[in-house]
Amino acid sequence: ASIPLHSVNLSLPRTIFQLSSVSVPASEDPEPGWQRPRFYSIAKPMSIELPKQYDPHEAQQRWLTFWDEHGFFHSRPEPGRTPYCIVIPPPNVTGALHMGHALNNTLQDVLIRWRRMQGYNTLWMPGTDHAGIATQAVVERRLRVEEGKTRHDLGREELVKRIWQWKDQYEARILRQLREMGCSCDWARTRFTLDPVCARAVRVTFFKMFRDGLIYRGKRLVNWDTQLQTAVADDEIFHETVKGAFYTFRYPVKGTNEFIRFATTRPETMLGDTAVAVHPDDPRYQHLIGKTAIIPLVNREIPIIADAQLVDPTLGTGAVKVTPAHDPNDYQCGLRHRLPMINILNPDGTINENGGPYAGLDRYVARGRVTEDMEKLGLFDGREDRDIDLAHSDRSKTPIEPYLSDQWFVKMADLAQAAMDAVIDGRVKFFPERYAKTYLDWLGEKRDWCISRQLWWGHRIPIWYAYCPEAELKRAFAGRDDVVWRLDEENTRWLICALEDLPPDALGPKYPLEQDPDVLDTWFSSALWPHSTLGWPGPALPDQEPGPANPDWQQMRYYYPTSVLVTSRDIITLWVARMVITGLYNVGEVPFHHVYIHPKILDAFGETMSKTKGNGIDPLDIIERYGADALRFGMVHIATETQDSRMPVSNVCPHCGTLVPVKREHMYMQTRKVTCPSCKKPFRPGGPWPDEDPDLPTAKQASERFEIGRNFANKLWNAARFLLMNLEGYAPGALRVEELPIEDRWILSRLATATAAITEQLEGYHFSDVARTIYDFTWSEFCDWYVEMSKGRLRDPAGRAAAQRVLVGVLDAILRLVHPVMPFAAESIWQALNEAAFERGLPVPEPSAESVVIAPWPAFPAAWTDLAVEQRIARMQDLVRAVREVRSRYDLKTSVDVFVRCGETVADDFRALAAFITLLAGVGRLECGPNVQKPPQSATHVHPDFEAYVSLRGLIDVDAEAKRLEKQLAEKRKHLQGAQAKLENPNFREKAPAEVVQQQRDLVADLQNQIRAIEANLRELRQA
RNA sequence: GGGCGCUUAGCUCAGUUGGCUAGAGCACCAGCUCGACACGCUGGGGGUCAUAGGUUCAAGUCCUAUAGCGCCCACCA
Repeated sequence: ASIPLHSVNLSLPRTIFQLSSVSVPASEDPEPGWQRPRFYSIAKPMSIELPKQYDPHEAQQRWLTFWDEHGFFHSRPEPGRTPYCIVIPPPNVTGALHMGHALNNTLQDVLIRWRRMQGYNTLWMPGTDHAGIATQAVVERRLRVEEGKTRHDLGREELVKRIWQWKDQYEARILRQLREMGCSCDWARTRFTLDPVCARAVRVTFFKMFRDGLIYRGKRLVNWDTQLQTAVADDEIFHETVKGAFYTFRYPVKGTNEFIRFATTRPETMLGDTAVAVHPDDPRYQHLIGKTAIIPLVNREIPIIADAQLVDPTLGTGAVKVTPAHDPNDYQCGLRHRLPMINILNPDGTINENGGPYAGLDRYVARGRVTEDMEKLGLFDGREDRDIDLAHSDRSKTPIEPYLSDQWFVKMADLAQAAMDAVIDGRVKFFPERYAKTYLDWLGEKRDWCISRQLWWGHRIPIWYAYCPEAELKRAFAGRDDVVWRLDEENTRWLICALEDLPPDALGPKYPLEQDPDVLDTWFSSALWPHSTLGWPGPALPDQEPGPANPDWQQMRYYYPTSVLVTSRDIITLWVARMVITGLYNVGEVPFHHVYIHPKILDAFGETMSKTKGNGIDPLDIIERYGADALRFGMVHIATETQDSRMPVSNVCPHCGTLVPVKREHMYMQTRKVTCPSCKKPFRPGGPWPDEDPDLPTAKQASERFEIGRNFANKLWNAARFLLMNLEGYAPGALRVEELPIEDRWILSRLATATAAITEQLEGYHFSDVARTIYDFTWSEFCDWYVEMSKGRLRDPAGRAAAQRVLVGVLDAILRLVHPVMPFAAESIWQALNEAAFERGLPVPEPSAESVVIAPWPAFPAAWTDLAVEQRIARMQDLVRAVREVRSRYDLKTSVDVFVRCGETVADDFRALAAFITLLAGVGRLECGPNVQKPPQSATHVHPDFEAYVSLRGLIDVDAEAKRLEKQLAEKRKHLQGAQAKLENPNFREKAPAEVVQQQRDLVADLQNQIRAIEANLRELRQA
């Protein structure tokens, strides 16, 4: 078999491709979708030429296919190899991915690609989340907007069908986005939180918890969304200040002439009052405690109670009406005092039959009516306008009503403690560490977790209700260990939990079963993600240890616990904590060893990006404009320890391409139309528009933050291009580092240092440093200095061979180092290098891996780091920069003569590097040594190790030169003054470490010498 | 109200355990098409490190307070 040429084609001229022989071992791999890596050997070295600019799109297309075909991303358990596993935080299928996802997934891919190169058996598990309420709300909104229908018009089955269609569309889009970003996920394993494998895990977990008494049903106060008619979680609400009022009323106190005054923002809740509370120590109300008040509108008698927790005597009147069914604090108070709880609302927000004459009215209408009626009774003491911070539903944007309803809960006390212990004893470590506090604080509250949602989209609660004698259950489910039952709180109804769905007639026609209509909180299935995606629990029942015969269990045992979870801080409580809980509960082990929390991306105004605000960017826009490598580099560059990062966004004018910065008023879909300041044509700003606009073209978005990555990819490309143009005659061969010339030892020293640093930075999740280190080494050291120095050597037959080997070897290392961050650019160059220099590497060349994806991660001997050599090159760089500065100042186009007065050792060094100095600084004659004299008209540069004179015969501007020297002199004197003052301080000499004091002494001596030298030069200049 | 961060050049950010004259990219100014790269090269200008105290021989770095910004949690009869 042979690989067709086009699969490794590089869009280079055909003729330069001379693949000699290509062979693929016969594949007997049984697993579908997996292909054994292919091997081929490569042709003879020759110089080849790349296009002038890196074309990211071509690279993306080519290498995505190439990687897929080779199955590099697929992982299977291999007992001899250490696994490295990450499960993706599954994106919601509510919509497309945004920048936060781009960041999150880039960082995961960097880790996965790096560890893969290190030889780990890496698995990155991809997938998406059904995102219960969020997805249903999106689809319901569309239904309302486009068809004017509610979910009830459609019915449960039809709505769920519609949501599945939505899911299919967005899941595909999300997976495409991930793929185009270069994420090296094991795509064959892609999961969805509602697919059968995950559903099985949910069912088994629920069953276990119910059986263990950890799941219960009870009446609790929840956040009720009256539009979606469901409970929503605390984290699904937001607070918004609205105009409201503070109403003051009086209730008569029974058997007295007294009244008790109180204030409320929600007068209609008087219908549900079951007490009035005062502070037990409040002298104003001592005599009323224990008496009875009357609610006139419904003629209910309610007690006046003392409650120190509910009442703050310094606020308002000091007396509080208590509505346990419609206020969280009152609810707690109601529990403490065993008050009745009267629910006055229907699910749609109208008053129910408990509201007597007000039944059927909307709650806001009732509010007015109640107030009027109280006024008629003379019990209304006025209202005061006030801004009220009101809870709203995230999904429907309507005000939340606290509402008493039946819900399912998980008891958290023991589960939470186990999860806390795992972090306290270090089985799970947070990076940065401080986030452990968020986790521990939240779990420490041990609040029971409400897991039921009155929705249609999600995992149905596996509970069936029946009214019957228990004997019926025992008979019907005899011998079955997959069905358990318990009586509800009122002891009237059986709650039956089953691993498999029960038919309605399971108990016979006399006792029909009815399944709970609710679904589970979406986080219930997300909480199982690390083990459910790996196949837990397999076909076995929870009590049976599955054993070696179960392949799913074997697989889970291999990859679980996973290595690291990469996520953002806002779901530490919602998700991270719950994964630890269920992991410990189901598997008995933590789900991951590390949790890395990355920063958030903000817009230009410091606000988080969100779809609602419309300040987000589609990663595909960035990929289209700058390339996937640039997107990834930008993301890695941004990922610092502490700091959220601002990302100013621009709209790209669809007519003329001008970048128009996004302003505040463009957000929240407020501005439908923007006029381009350059071409004056209108367009619609890019963003979260729900539909197309046929008349107005929509702008793509851009951000200059990605230019750095695009430029870097191009720089790397061109460095490679230069090399490939100069590889004629390249012959691989071993190098003895200690025998190499100084410039080679320098770049190898720098390379060894950079490589070690990057490895360490990756280990510590210091992503931003990784980007910086690889960028600086590649650009400022390799390209700016080493490549420039190599130009002379490549022309010199004596030096050419070694220079080629070192250049190729260093570039090879750079490609490996950069690959986790910029895989497409790295692969493009890697493949080109494979054509021209298949055997390469330092110090001993080896045949190259067929892809940089599987090339070994580099590591170099610590002995290569040579600080003395680095110092010598740094001195040369100082000399070169000094000469360049003079040339630039005098605008010199021709070469200059340079005279350097220095010690013999330094002079030897400069002589050895003379070729580079003349090349890099444009020097004609270079003289150095202790006896070198300053030429009459020259510019001076004073350095601790030398004095350099640039001859300016006939060109010198004496005044300007003197002025410059004086400025320098002033700076040095000021610095000297500071340094001397420090040294003269006896406390400093005594208390500071000896080496610091010595450093200071050396500095003073240096400065004094330099000042003397500058003074001397100034004198000479003036005399001349 | 509680907690966690942040405030360094016009902009976006680095700055390890306190220790030589605080760095980068972009933007700005000047010059460069010289055979890798104008998505480039060379040189340059630009900062009272939010403010006020304190600790220390020494503070951008540690402590306290203040102001502003962001996020999380709780709460507002």
